[in-house]
Amino acid sequence: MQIKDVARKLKISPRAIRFYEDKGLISPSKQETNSYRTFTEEEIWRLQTIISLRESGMSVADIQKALQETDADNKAQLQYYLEIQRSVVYAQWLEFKHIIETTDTMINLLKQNNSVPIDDIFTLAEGSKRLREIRKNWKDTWNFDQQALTHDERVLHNDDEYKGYEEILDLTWQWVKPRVGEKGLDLGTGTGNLAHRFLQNGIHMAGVDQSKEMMKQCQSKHPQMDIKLGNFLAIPYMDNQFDFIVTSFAFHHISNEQQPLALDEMRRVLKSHGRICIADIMFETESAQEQYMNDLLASGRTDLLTTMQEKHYAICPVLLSWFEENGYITKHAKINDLLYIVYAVPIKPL
DNA sequence: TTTCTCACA
DNA sequence: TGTGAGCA
Repeated sequence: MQIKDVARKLKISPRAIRFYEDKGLISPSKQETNSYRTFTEEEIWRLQTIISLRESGMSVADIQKALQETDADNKAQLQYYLEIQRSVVYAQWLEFKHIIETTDTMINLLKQNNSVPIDDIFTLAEGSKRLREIRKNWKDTWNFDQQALTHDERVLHNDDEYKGYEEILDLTWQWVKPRVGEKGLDLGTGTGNLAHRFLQNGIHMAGVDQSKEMMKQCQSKHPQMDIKLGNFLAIPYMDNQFDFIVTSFAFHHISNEQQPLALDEMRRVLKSHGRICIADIMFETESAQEQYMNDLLASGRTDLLTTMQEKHYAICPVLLSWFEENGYITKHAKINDLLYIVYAVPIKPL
C-alpha cells in the first residue's frame, strides 16, 4: 500500500506519516526504483495504534518507548494494543457523554429563560477543562519510567509506606462485607492483594490498573478476575455496573484537584446503592502533612521523603466532606500514623 | 504521485 | 507536534 492510501484509510495526512517515520516510530520499506514507501498490513496496524496513543495525549517519545516494549514481547502485543484502544475509546465516550449532558442543560435553560446566562457558559468551559485534565493525567499514566518505579515500590511490602498493609486490606473486607452475588471493583488493583480478600470469599471482582505488568501478574494470580487497563478518571466500564468499589494505596496517584473527578467517575460505574471504601495514606490537615515531611527530613529519612513527595495524599476531612455533600454517610478509622480507611454508603431515598 | 528540505507556528 | 510550499 502506498502512503496516500494509508493516509486516507487512517484519516491522517501523508505528511504526518512521514513525520512519524522521521521520529523512528515506523520504518516502511522503500521501492528501489523510486524510493516510494510501501506499507504492510502490520505497519498499518502499528500506525493505527500510534494515532490512538497520540489522541490519548501520549507524547511521540513515549510512544516510541511503548512500542519498543511491545516489540520485544510479541505474544502480549496484540492484547496490550487492544487494551490501550479500549481505554482511549472509553475516554472519548465519556467526552461525548459530557458534551451531550451540557448541551441538554443549555437547551433546558434556553426554554426557561430565553437566554443562556454567563454562568452556564462558564460551566461548559469547565467541562472542557475536565477533559484536558483527563488527557493531561493520561500523559503521566503512560510514563513507563514511572510505572517501573511504582512497580518496585509495591513489591517492597514491608516498607514504612506499607506499614499496616495486610491489616488494612483485611479491614476493608470486613467493612464492605458484600453479600454473595454482589459485584465489586478494585481500582489500582496492582497484583490483586486486596481483590484476593473478596475473591476467596466467592465475590465476583473486577480490577483496573494502569500498568500492563501489574495486569499480567494479577491475571496469573487470579485467573477468574476481570482485569482492564485503565485510569481513575476514565474507568473502562459502563455505568451502573458495581455494588461496591474498593481501592488501596492507589488514590494518591491522582492529584488533589482531580480526586473529586475520580469520585464522580466511581459513582458513574456504581449502582445507585453502590458503596466506596478507600484505604490509603492520608493526613488530617495540610500542615500536618508538611510537619510529617519536615520530621522525615530532620531524621534523615530522605529516601522515604522523596517517594512520599511524589504522591498526592488526600486530606481526610476534605474527602469526608465530599462524600457528605454528595449524599453519602461515612465511617472512617485511623490505623496508624499515616494509614486511614474511609467507607462511604449512599443514603437511600425513601 | 511521491520524496525531500526549508521555513513556520 | 506537526503543516505547507516548492522542487525534482
